[in-house]
Amino acid sequence: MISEHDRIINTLKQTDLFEKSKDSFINELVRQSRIIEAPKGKILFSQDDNAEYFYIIQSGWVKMFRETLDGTQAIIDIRSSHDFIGETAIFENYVYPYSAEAIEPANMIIAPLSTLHDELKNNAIFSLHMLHLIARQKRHQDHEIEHRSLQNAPQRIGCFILQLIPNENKKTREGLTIHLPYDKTLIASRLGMQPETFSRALSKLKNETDIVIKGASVKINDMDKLIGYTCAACSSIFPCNNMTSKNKCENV
Amino acid sequence: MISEHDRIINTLKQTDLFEKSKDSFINELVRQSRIIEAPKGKILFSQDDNAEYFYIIQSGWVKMFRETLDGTQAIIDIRSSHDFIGETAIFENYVYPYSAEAIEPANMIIAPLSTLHDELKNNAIFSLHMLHLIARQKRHQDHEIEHRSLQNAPQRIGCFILQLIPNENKKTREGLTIHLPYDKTLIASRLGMQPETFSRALSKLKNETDIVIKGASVKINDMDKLIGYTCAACSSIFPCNNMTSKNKCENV
DNA sequence: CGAGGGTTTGAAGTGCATCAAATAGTGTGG
DNA sequence: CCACACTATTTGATGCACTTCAAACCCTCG
Repeated sequence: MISEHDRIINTLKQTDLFEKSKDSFINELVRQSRIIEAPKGKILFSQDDNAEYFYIIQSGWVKMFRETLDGTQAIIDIRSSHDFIGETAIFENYVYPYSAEAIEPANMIIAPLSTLHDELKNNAIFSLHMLHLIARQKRHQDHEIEHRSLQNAPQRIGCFILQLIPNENKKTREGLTIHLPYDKTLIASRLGMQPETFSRALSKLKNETDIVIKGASVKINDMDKLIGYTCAACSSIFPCNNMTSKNKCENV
Repeated sequence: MISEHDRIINTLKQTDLFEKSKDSFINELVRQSRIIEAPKGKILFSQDDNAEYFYIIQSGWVKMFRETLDGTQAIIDIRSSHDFIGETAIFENYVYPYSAEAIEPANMIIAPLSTLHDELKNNAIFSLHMLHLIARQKRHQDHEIEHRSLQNAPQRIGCFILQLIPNENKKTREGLTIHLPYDKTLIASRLGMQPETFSRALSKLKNETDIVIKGASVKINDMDKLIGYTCAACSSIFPCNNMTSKNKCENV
């Protein structure tokens, strides 16, 4: 039986942000943190709320989004284990610049922004490390913008699927079966399209690339064929190290 | 007659990135920097080039872009005076993650990345300051992604025009005339649309909001009308502090 | 088994892209 | 200052991708 204290420490040490932090800081952070469990649909915070805490995801999926007066949502990103959320409020006068909602049941560590902020002020290496991570998120967004302007709907879905492939399999390029991590409707809006478009685009992708869809499972028979179709309209070359929870920051 | 040395110092001190830096570091940076003049069309560096320097723009406009094998370009951003470019190569193994080209004649300071990197390692305040700036660029991109999914072509143009308004006028909301800073074709691709679409969308915007177009000049008669039309499909409220060269980082 | 959300399918509409061509604007050399 | 060449911009006609609205289907779970 592992104590909550130890669980928090384990998670923090697996988080890119804290992987190089000294135990003294980790312990300090743990003292001020607690674990929360969010059911599907739970709103963690809303855009323009005052911000005291940031979140480190242990498991589950969380969407970051903004919405207009008429309720239309724009999804900024969807994050999963070992990602952090809400930390940029430090630079926004401690106001969250977006809303966050658990879209699959999520376990998270919730920790005070002030502790993070203090460490950033005092520890240049840590600041630089976080700068590194944010700079990569930014590059990731550059690609996202590019994808939305150059790729069509089936290609965007293909790209999404390719990013779900574990790194080992990316190297061997052997066929495998992967599972869509959350609702297709959500994937659709993550990719900036309507659910109906997603459905039709997915079956077009199926016809073009010999993948087999069964519910949320996607069987890739010929990865090169999928890559050839998907990455034709992209400036990067597969495997494009497009940051996901599993394979980000390989070159740190 | 101002020496080049003094011109560089003046520019650096006006750059957000260095506004709080000590003279000792500024002087060190100046010793290793030089001014370059880039005519329209000059390529500063290309995606995947090895990176030794970053650029600080004194005047002119520079586009950051990536391109696919077939030559299609995706514009990441277009920057102007007091912005910096290429600095994130520090976090990409000293390889530029995008290409850069002067699209209007530009004066720039070119300085070694290593000097910047050293200062980041040694100076937590400076690292945190840069983190601050990059975090805001990231938020800016969040908005960009939102705009591309929620706004139609005329609204995107309206938003672009609104961002060109000086801060004082944003407050008074009085009418004024502004000038488009570079070719309409480039604005079009900056906004992710075709030149033809831009032309048609601009005349639709004209009909909807009582602006008057004459070549590159845009006369805004009723700013509230322009805002009402443009910002209807956006999650932010005007003035949305959407980072441009002139008004970014007001709350630092 | 039945309710409700997620997903798919169909039909019609819209916005933007594309292709083609005319027009306006700019810089050049005479 | 004008004519030419060249580019930027606009306009027209058409096509396609995605959206929208409507309805059916399917899956899960009480």
